[in-house]
Amino acid sequence: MRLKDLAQHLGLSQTTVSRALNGYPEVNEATRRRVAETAERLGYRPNASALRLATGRSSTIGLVLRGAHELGPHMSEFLAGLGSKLGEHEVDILVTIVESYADEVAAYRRAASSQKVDAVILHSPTINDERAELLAELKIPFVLHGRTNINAPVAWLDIDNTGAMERATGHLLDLGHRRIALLNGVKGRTFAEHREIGYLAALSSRGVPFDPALMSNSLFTDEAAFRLAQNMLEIRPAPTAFLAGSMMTGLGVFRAIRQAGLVMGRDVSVIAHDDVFPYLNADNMYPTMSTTRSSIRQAGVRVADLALQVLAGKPADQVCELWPVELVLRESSGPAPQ
Amino acid sequence: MRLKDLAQHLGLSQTTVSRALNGYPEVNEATRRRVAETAERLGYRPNASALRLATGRSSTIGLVLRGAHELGPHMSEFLAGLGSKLGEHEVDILVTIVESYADEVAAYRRAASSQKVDAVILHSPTINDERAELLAELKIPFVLHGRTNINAPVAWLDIDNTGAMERATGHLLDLGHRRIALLNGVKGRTFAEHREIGYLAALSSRGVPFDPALMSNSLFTDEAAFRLAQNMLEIRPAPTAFLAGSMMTGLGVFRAIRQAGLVMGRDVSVIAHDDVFPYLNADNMYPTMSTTRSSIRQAGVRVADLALQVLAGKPADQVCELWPVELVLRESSGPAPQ
DNA sequence: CCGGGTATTCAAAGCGATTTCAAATTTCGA
DNA sequence: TCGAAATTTGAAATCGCTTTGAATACCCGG
Repeated sequence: MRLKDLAQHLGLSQTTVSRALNGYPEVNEATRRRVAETAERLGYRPNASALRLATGRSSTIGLVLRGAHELGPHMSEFLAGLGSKLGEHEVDILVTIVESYADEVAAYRRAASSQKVDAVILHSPTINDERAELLAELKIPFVLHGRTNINAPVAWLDIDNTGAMERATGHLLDLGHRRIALLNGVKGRTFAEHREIGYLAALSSRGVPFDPALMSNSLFTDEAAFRLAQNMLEIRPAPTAFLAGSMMTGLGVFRAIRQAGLVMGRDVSVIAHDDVFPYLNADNMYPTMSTTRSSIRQAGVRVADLALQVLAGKPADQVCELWPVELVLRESSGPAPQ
Repeated sequence: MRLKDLAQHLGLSQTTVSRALNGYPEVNEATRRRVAETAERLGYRPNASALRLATGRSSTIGLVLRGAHELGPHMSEFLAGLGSKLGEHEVDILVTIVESYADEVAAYRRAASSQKVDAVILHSPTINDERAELLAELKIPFVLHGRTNINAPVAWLDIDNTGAMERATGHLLDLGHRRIALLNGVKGRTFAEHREIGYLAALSSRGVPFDPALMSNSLFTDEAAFRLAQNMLEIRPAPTAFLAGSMMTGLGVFRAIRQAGLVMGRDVSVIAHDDVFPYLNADNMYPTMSTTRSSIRQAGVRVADLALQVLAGKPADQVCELWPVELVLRESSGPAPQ
């Protein structure tokens, strides 16, 4: 069913039918209703390619993922949020899976020249993200989930990682902990750097020395965290508290503590960052987990909003949001032992 | 940079340039080289919309996900596999996030009439999957990850859930276990039904009675599994073995067993199904986890292959694969106590 | 009953590629 | 050297939609 067929069926020209369906004012109200009703009844939908060619807009937003690392639970949740909002606005998500950084760059170049997407969502940025620079240079509109320091104006949404970590670390210090371990994300990522800054700021403001042995950088997996925590627990004097970068990391730390025959919340405190996974609830753990909390799915929803704003023509440098992070105390954190 | 510009630049007609780039035989080899070189140098890429309109093919495969449940770790892995293979062939993935079943059906209808995608990947099917029937009816080519019983011919790839569960259950029975709990997936899903069949078959072949209290259906989350296992461990006589539907489920069972003061592999055995998540390695658990194993990422890769075959015109009923599942024994399973 | 808006409708020209069909050029055997 | 076949190129139609610019129908005061 093409527009032509529909028009023929109605005894109208393509022009009128097109206008009627797209809400142009210069079409008779009665005609509009008749067209709408018939289109509905016949299940007419414009051919996406033709529409895109004619309008120059693809109503599609691109998302490039490095398959190996990035497609984990965090991205799933973010994607769920992103997609639900974009879906409401009939904007599609084009996902490209790449192996390497070089592939990722190539993917953006292709996207630019083939005009498949109107905009791109960028995520997990580094401090000086070259991808962001490339996108700016290619003039592909984009929204960054996170932050980066480049010259071009950037639309972004981030959470206050520094503030969150400073609060959490400060809280543990106030409880008397002096040996606090930080299981941070991989080096170079902005969020990890921000967290480190918050951690160090809290330590130094209380005059507590920083011990590099108590800080690590790794992927946020149960497994990596388990091993790192296990090693750290053997350091003397041992840490009495852990800051875990994610809920998976938190679970790994839990296991390591239990494995070491220690009791959580008493011998060792843990505060984990909670991105709010529907299947991993801090309240249902044993003990319940103290967390810094910020819904990554909500962030996805909002990033979609921002992307729509950017597409609507809002200047990138006027589109940015920094979200505060809650500190939710539960059983896994308590006063330092003795 | 349009084809027209490139042609002008070369002093050739669009026709010749188009042919040169698309490898048609009737173009002079020298001309072809010159065109290819210039196109490369100028970074020409055909406009995707125009190309799609002209050819009628979109080189895009659709994936509809219900945001709430389906977008978990399993889908991430599957998507990673799918995307890596499709990417090699320059086929895009169009992801649509929906809330409800009704939305999902609507999404397929839209896809059909707007011709955004050439084919669709269907997953998590039920025994008589209506979505598959709809797609067949709409004549949208599709590949099913899993199986279903509908009349139309269906291209599919599935793992041998029945065989895997029969083997695992049989193994535990051979070790003397008589009270074996099954933490299965949600009711109605084909894979869950298949696993139940395998479980029951193994029990009945050994003359061991089936106790409905030892079988549950739930999402594959750490949390749900923890609670279900905790409840089951209070039944008397208590189960001495658990079959966990996924690694997350396995972790939940681990926690419940430890919480009950029991020792894994001695008091209670566990065998979990391992979809091979890069961040959740059965060998790195305490104790190491016995598993039935099949890589869901590999399945994604292969499903992509099948989709390409279907698009190339291979009849759907000639495209199907059933993958065997390995049983890998580690420390979490052992002889029944006493 | 006529002229000048205003409301509606339509024919045709894009959008940027592919592809059909015809034309121009080259090749080659007699 | 000539003419037929093979090679190589190009003009124009096509895909299905939007949008411009022109045409027609309608309304109303004078």
